[in-house]
Amino acid sequence: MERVLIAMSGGVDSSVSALLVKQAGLDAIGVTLSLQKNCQEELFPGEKTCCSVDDVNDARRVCARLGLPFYVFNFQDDFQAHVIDPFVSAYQNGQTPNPCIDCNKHIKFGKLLRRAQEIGCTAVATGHYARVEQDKATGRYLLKTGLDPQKDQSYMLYSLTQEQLSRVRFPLGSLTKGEVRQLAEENGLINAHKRDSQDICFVPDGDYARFIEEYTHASFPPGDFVSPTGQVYGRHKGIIHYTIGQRKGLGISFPQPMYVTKIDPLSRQVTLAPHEALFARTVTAHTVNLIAAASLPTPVRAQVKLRYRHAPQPATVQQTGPDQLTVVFDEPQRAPTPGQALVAYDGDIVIGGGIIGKEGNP
RNA sequence: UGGGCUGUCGCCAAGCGGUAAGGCAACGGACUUUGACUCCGUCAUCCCGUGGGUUCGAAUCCCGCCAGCCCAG
Repeated sequence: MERVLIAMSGGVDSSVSALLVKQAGLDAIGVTLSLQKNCQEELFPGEKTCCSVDDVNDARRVCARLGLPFYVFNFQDDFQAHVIDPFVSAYQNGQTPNPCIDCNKHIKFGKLLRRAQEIGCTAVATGHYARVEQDKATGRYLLKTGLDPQKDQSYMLYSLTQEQLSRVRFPLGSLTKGEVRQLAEENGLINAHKRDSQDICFVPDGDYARFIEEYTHASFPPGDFVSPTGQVYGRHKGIIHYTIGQRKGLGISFPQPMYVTKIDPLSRQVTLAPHEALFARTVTAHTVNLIAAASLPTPVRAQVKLRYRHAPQPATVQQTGPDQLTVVFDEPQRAPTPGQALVAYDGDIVIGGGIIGKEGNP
């Protein structure tokens, strides 16, 4: 019988995931990851981090109700090395990271999956809204969107390899959020009505710039707001406070709304321009992972997302190197942002994705 | 010091005698398993540089003063 390790955050989704694994009659154990050091609680007193004591207890109680063994794994060092440190570095380099993607790649489906196998589990189940299917023709494992369009999280999973996909279970892939909550309620799970998580889990108050400053014990010096031609508009608070496409929080007024269009970590210049200046048709990606095929010998038509909450846009995707993609959108897209992920779809199938690189407009 | 112009929310800016538009910024909320974007709401209670005057009634007209800008010299 398949033995499954269920990664449980303490939230409804992973709890229902555990419920479904249990109901399928599989041999299962529940595990919550301890990802943050104690200092986090000092940094955010009163705030609930994603692996707070409360959350761990919720996961523990769900497991107790389901009759599953429950463990807590301490992955703090790995989380810091593979998620937090790269997150901080990216901002220091003027980029905008997506830590959830790194966490999936290195922690949940990296370290945790390996650990699961070490203790005799053949698979890891999570509460992600996505589906995995094996392509009968090619034998490849396909990553597909979750059936609930409002909750689909396939974007966050584009970096999974064939090996990882073969050992991943997403019991919620064909359910809607409403159905999940209903299942939780029907089965008496204590977190049936628990609020969805949001924000970066290790920055629960959303003030990631402050987090970076306190985490690094460094200060990030102010610089100039400039026009695309280099005219100085004023001073900014330090480049880690900004991201491409940002409008709010600039603290500087113009006749029209102005947006960040470029961040130069060396000169510390943050370029501001009107909305129209944000659009680009061509975007490139590095650190590419392809799922639906091992490579793309010829350009393919696809629908591409530039950010998690972005309606897929028609585009042509070309592999320009073993690790690189160039995407040309049919219509110019708003604010492609270096550091964010680009994910290409063929309908509900994830073709692959990568990290958006630095370049200017088309 | 002569001549001209200007002074309305943190910034820009409508208003031209009838009881203070709008934009930017800011703040609050919604949305959201990343950052953004977006959306909704709040934002000049007597006060429209200031002191008088005219008028039923003025930010809007008149006078003085103050401040800033431009031109002169």
